[in-house]
Amino acid sequence: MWAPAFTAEGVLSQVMTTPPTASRPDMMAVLEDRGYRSTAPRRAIIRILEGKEEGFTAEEIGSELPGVGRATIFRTIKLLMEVGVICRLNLIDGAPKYSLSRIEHHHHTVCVRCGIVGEFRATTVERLMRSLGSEIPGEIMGHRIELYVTCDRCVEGEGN
Amino acid sequence: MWAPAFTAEGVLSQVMTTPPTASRPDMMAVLEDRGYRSTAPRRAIIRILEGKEEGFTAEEIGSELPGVGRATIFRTIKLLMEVGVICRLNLIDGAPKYSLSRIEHHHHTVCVRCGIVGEFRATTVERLMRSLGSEIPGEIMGHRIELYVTCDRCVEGEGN
DNA sequence: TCACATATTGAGACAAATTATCAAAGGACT
DNA sequence: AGTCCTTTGATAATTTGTCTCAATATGTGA
Repeated sequence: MWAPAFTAEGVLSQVMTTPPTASRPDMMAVLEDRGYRSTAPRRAIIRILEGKEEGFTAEEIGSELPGVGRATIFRTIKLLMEVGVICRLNLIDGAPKYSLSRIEHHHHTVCVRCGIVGEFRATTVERLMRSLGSEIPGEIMGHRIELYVTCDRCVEGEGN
Repeated sequence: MWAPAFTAEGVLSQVMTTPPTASRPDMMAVLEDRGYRSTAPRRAIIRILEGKEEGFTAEEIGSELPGVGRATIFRTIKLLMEVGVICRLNLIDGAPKYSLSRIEHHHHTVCVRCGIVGEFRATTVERLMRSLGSEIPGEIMGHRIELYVTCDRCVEGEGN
């Protein structure tokens, strides 16, 4: 996984992808640390989220929790985004989806066929940002990268 | 503007930024070339767009053209995106905005203070994608990069 | 220049994704 | 338990588009 950063062929990145089994932060604890209360609806939403491998929609969460108000679903999603444990994806078609953040600073891969979401972090990305910083007017405050891919599973099932 | 790609310090990119004065494609001509008709509403919308330095919203365009139907605003924006002369921005807060495309394949810088939109293209970005391609499962179909910056003008007026 | 086939428009209904309001209920802390 | 402040649910309202369809405007060939 760790390759030299420079080779005759060009720049190789130190890419780290997150396996689906990677440990996740205790979302409720993160909220409590920020002074937010541990309520039944929040815990319920978080419990659902913990089982999610792929990106999810607010609608989807809502339908799994009929007892919880729609507004609360959106409020909680927003809250979790603010504290950084989930993030909004930008799908090509603009469909709003969210995904868990398992590694702090990361970027997403989204399969253009099945929609499965992956995360990666690469030292080359950060190096790129630093080098762009000197070329671009202004001060870089943040960045976002989305890779649109066809995932392995979809490549294999190509003939359909 | 063209720097060697590798130095002792690391990777320097061949960055190209688009100055605000860069020539823009004749948007109406682009549409006509694709077989779309030159209509009064389309020309009006395009005339408004031509003056835009910052990202704009559909709403904003609509309010500057009370005579043009809302559906037409959205239809024309969609059309201009399809032919590639404008593109949708992904702001940090998710607010939907659009911006003119002045160079073909490019990425955006968006000032987090004043919202002014810049474009850049960098060979390092493309090289990055190629190198990520070998590390990431699946096949990369496309990518999108957004840099959130504080622009020079806003950095200078810091004390406010 | 006229006529015609077709593309385009505007109005307004419809849809999806959020956000705002506000009274009622629920936590945290004493 | 009491109090204070947060959070919730129901629902209305907003935002951002898309769809339908009759009326109108364009481009083109005669």
